[in-house]
Formats: sequence, structure tokens, C-alpha cells
Amino acid sequence: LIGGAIQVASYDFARVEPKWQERWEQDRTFYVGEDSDKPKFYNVCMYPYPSGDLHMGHVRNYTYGDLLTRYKRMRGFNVLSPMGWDSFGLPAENAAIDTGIHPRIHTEDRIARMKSQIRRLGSVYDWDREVAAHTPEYYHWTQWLFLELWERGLAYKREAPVNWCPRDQTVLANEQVVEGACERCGTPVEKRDLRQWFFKITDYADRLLEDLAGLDAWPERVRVMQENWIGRSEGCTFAMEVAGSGQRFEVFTTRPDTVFGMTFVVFAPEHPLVEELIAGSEHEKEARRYIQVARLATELERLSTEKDKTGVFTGRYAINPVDGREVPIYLADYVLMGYGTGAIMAVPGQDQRDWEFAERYGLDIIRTVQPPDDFTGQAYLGDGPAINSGFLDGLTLEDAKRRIIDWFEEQGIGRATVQFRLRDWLISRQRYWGCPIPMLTCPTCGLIPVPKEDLPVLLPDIEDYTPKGLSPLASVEEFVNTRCPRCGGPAQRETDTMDTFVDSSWYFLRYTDPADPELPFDPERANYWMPLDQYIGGIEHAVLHLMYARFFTKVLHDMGMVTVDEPFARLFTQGMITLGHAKMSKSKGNVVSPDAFFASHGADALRLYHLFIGPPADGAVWSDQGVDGTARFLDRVWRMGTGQGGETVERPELGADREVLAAAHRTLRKVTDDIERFAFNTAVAALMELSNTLGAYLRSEEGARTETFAAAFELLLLMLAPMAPHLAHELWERTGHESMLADQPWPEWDPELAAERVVTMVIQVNGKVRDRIEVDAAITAEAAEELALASEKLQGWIDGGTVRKVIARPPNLVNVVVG
RNA sequence: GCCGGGAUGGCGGAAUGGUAGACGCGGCGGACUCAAAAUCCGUUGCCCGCAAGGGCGUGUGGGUUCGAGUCCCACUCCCGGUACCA
Repeated sequence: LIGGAIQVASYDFARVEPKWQERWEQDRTFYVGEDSDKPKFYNVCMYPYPSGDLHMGHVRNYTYGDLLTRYKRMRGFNVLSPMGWDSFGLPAENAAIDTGIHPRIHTEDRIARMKSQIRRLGSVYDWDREVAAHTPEYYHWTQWLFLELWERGLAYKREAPVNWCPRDQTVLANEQVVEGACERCGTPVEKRDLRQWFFKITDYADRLLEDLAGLDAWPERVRVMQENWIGRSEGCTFAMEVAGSGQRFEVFTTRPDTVFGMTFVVFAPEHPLVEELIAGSEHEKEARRYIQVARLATELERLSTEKDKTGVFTGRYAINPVDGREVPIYLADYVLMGYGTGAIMAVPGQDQRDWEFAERYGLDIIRTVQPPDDFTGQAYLGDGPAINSGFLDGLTLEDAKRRIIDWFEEQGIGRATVQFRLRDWLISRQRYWGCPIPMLTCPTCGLIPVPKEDLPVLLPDIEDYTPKGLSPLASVEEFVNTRCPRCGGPAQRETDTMDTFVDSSWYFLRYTDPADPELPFDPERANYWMPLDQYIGGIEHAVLHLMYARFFTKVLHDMGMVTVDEPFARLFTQGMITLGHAKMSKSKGNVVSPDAFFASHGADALRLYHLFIGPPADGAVWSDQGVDGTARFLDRVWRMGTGQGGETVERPELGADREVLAAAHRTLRKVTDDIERFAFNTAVAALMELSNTLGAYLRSEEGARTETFAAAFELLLLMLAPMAPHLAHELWERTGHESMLADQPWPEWDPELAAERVVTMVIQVNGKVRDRIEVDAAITAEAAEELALASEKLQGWIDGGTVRKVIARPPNLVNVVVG
């Protein structure tokens, strides 16, 4: 950046960093096998979508991951840290629509760019295990896994109302709809009925929920988010009858105890019984109009809480099974077809939504739980004795629930049931750049899987990527038309591709056996590495990827392919880097590129700043000057390590120097602690302090003793090795070490040296600091008290009062209570 | 609304119930230099004071404690997630 003579004195990262990046690669320092005596440590950063440019979020992620790889290796672990590419997906296809460049060319070009940036960061991986979702060698096994799910009844195709993004011309999973809009492009999502492929993740709902409890090394918030997403509620399903017609339908409720308070029934407008219900009713016209309007409403409008509840009377009545009373049946879109049975018993006295609806349409409200005297709200949701409830009167909420469910069972009309909010995972995408679904439709045999020996079903090259509501594959006749493997007749291939979250649900298993030609992975090799000892990534994957990957792992466990049934033992979710509290994004044009910093400050300074910026779990505000600061620190270390920070002197005796060595060992203790608890910011701060101490030592009047300085500086380099690896390795070599720094064991601190000998003791009067004195760290309470009371400064503060109490907390503090 | 997290100097942040503001950024003053950059030294929460020193101070109001940024209660605001889930 700046030329001139001075530049020679500072850390020449432009020369040093590439040198070590090559060395690590040539020496295969971070390539590993399964034949080690050391304990294993499987460390993964979430594999990226190859967008082509490393952004600060990646840098933060890989800096943490790389620190851990290097640190754990020094701690004696057989560390596997692989990297790969989530390389199917929409951006490459959208680019192809614009430019005509094949998504594969586009993607592979970007992978190459990103890979070189990752190398430039000094982040090290076992590249022999690199995987990319878009390669036939990988998606062969994604298809194989699909067929396994199919064989187990966990993959199925059905017509369903789905979320349709009109801009991307594709279906979205529920998880990809954010506030009624497409997660990717923000376009409001529409409802469409399409035949789609689903994975039956709901079969695993209970296990996905229960096993969260065992994930105690996961962030609490991620567990809570998954718990809410799965959304288990216990309740009861019971049957009711339509008066006159004898038609039966079921309702689900979590409050069966309030059944005597039912004053109406509501059906979702899409409920399959609605047609029959309204046919011939005097309210038929009105009802049809309402259904029409409800269907057209976008998800966004329907979800709006601002909207008043609307509905329409069907003209029919349902019979309450507990007392034979007839209650009106309404249609209303506040009841959702996708949850429960799509029909509810409405109890306005105990449900606020029902209350609002009842008020609007002038329906009765009956309280069945006695609210407390001071209750001023509308619907009462709390506990209390049951009232107006026949044989339930007087019972508490829980007792009444149990009693009424028993009664339903005795009558044979209902039972206790559990409902989940979680829906099956819709995996069909009407797009080109994804993993083809290995299924055929035969006019005689129906849905037929592609035989495993015919895999992979290759993605054909095409010319026209424009979405037309069907996958672009649908217009490739050579692809579509094939033979049925069962009857030999003509058959047609499935033309949808899979959601890219399918690809990413198992890549961490492929890493363990990346080139296996027979299986997605060898169970033995997978069992050696699984589970991941550390998984690091963004919080945005809290429910999507992390839950799908858990689901796949459980299925593979049930297949006997892998022993564990949870993939990620420890999860760390990093906070987001923002610029002045605004999210960095291309569209806002406020992206700070790491590339510029590789050139101006070097990778080590950038890494160190990411470590130093704040607690890793928190968001952080980017500051260019912050990188100046860590670069300055590295320069100071560099000058000290290359003899430019001051001369050392030969001196036999170790005197006050002992304190310098002690400081180094205390730093080592703190840095080790801090790394273990992911407090990288304070670990860096501690290294800065040590470097300040060493600088002062070199400049001190009596001079730094050669041997002592060397010992302390060596510790500094060892601690810097995982954080600023290039500079640390270079200085290690320059200070005369033969072996590579990365191969050194992490040092142990000397407890005797690290122990404090003299500390500052604070003397307080009534909790306010009035004096400070130096005392022996081993001082007794009695001696501390005596010293404190003897303090001259204290006398003025005690004057006029009597000492009521003395609290001594040696060696840090004595508090004299004066009254 | 519900769930989770948070609020500390000009800024990022530090602090097992025990010296609030470590470390860094920025600022100010100085050394070096013809000058600048770089580097080094000093200083930097606010208020009063020439100083010695003193007072105040961790979103607000209470409480527990010899002692509270930290624990408890009530509230305000900010961030994230989620939302007619019966």
C-alpha cells in the first residue's frame, strides 16, 4: 500500500502469506485419515453456496472454523475439516436465463474463484474430501437416498395446495415462505394445487422434538426455534354430526374441557365437506362468494393480523355431542385447512379469536371456566373451576380435560390426539439446476422408481432455461421419454428437481468417504467421524437446514447406515456482520469485500479483526479502522520477532524478569480458557496485553534478558498460531525453529509461575474505595483486616463513626462498615 | 400478541456478587522529521478544582446485600424469531 524504506520493517504479508499457504498444501498438513491413535475431532463450517465472492460473513465463519481446526490439532486431536459447495440452486439458473451461460460453467467458475479466496484467507482444509452438490458423483447418491426414502414410504407424491412463487415460477417449502412472500425474491406467494413430491418428515416429528433435549451444546435459541417450528400440541379429536343430514366431521381442540361452551362451529373454506354442506342451503350463494374471495386472497393478505375476522353462515347446524344442542356452522378463513382437521368447535368464552368472531356475528358467548373476580379481559384462557359444563362443573382445567376425553372414548366418538405444526417437506422444484428426481410415470404401472443400478439420472444439457410453470426439463423429449423398467412400455421421467436443502441434508456424511463408488458413504468411515464435534454457521439456518439434516441423519440411522441419530454434537451460530447496523447486501451496495483487505492489510490482520470484533455469537458492526488496529498489533509482534523492537541483553540472573514470564503463563491460561469457551475477542485482547508487556520489557532501562524474552515470545507465537497463522509460522521459522509451528503441541501453563504473588488490595469504607495497597497474594483475612485498619487514608473516613463490621475478602478487598 | 436476546465512555467492547470502562478504534498533547507518513511516549467516562482531592456514573423505578453492571420485582426502548396452529 505504502512504499518506502519503513515498509521493509513491517510484516510483509504479501510475500509471507502465500508462502505458508503453499507449504500447508504441499506438506498436506491438514489432510487426515481414519488410522490415527489420536482422538478424532470433526469440525465443519456450513458449506457455502458458490456465489463467487467471499463476503465478510464467510470470513467470520471460516476464521472461527480454522482457528478451531488449528487449535484442536495442536491439542492432539485427529482433526477433520473439509469444505464443499452447495452448488445447485436458483442464482446460477437465473444467471443462465440472462446470459445463456450454462449453470454448470457459471457455477464451476465461481467455485474456483471462491476456493482461491478461501485459500487466500489461510483457511486450511482436507481438499481431498471436497464435495459439490451439482456433480453427478454427488447427486447420484442424493438420488439413491431419495429412492431409499421412497422404499420406506417416506417419499410420496400428491396433489396439494402449495406455495407458488410467480416470479421464480416454482413451488416453495413452507420454511421458504417468509411473511407470505418468497424468501429469495420477496414476491408475494400464491396458492396453487399441484402434484408434488414430499418427504414425510412428520413421521419423525416426535423424535425431532424429543431429541432436542439432548442437544445441550446447541444454542438455546436454535432449540427453541425448532421446538416452536415443530409445534406439538396435545388435545383431542372428536366427531360431530350435521343436524338433519347425519353427515359426520371431526374437530381438533386443545381445550376439550370447554366443549359445553361451544356456540358455533367453523370450517375452513377449503374443507372437503363444505361443498356438500352448502349445496341446497338458502345461504349457498353467499357461501360460494365467500369461498371465491378466500381462495383469491394471497397468503400475505390472509395472514394479516390487522384484518378483521370474516366468515359466512352455511345455513346448517351441528349437534354438540355433550348436550345435544344445535350450533350454527360457519365458514371462515381464520380456520386453516392445513392444521388439525380443518374444522373447529368455537368457544368464544375461552378463545379470543372465537370471541372476536362471535362479537362480529352476534353469536352467543358462554363462559365455562370461572375467571377470577378481577378479570377484565374478554376470552378467559386461565385455569379455574368449570361452570355451565354439566358433569364437568367444579373440575379444574386439567381434570376436566381428562374427564371429557374419557367420556368421548366411552361414547366412541373421540380420543386424545397430538397435533404438530410441522408439515411434510415439499421437495419438488420446477427448475432446471437441481438434482433430478429419479422416478418415472408409466401409464400401466404408475409411479416407478428408477432402478438403483441406472443411477445417476443425469441432468441433460439444455438451451432454454426460461421457466414456464413446468421445469425446463419437461421440454427435453429425450430426457422425458423413456422405458418403464417394470413392463418395458413407454414411460415418462419426473421433470421436477429436488429442493437444494436435500443436497445439504447429508453432505457432512459424504465428506467422511467422498469418493465411494458403491454407497453414499461407508458406514465404518462415517461412524469413525460422526457426529460432528463442531458445526459452525449462520443463525438463518436454525430451522431449515439444521432440521432437515437431523431428519436425514435419523433416517440413515434407522437404515443402519450410521450409528448416531443426531448429526451435530456442538453447534455454534455466529452473529451477523453489519455496516452501520445495516445488513450488507449487493442490492444496497454496501458490501465490504474481504479481497481488498487481503491486499491492503493481509489475511492475518483481517482474521484477527474478525476474532477481536466482539463476542462471536453477537452481531458486529464493521469498522475499517478496526483492521488497522489488528494490523498494527501484528506489526509490533513482527518487529519484536525480527529484532527491530529492541535488543536483548545477556544476563545470567532472573530477577524482576520473572514477572514477564509469569505474565506469559497467565496469558496462556486465559487464552486457552477463552478459546475453549468461544471468547475469541478477549483471547486476542490478552495477546495484545502480553505483546505490550514484552514491548515495554524490551524498552526497559535494564533491558530484556535474552533467554526470558525468547521464552515468553515463543509462547506468544504458539498462541498466535491458530489466529494469525502466517505471521506466527514465519516468525517461528525465523526464530530458529526447525519444525513447523502447526505441528507443535499447544503449550501447558506453569501453575506456579502463573500464580499471582503480589496483588492490589482495595480498602473500602461502606462500599466505597478509599485506599489501595499492595499485599502478598497469600495474605490471611486477619492480616488483611489489620493492614486495612492501619491505612492512614482510612482514618479520615472512619473519623466520627464506629467500626461496626469488617468484611475481609483476601487478597482482593476489605470493606470497613462504619456507622 | 407470544418466544428468545440485549441496553456499559465519542465508537466496538471488558468485568467468577468485590478496583466499572481491560483491549482496540477515535481524539488530544509530545518526541523523531525540513515536512509528512510510519513509529514511540503521555493522556482520554462526566462534573467541580491550579492541584491535592472530591462528587456523580452501567436504559428507568424499586428491592436483596457489608457491597449490585452482575441477583430479584416492575417498566421503557432496541434487535432477532414467530404468528388466526384451534
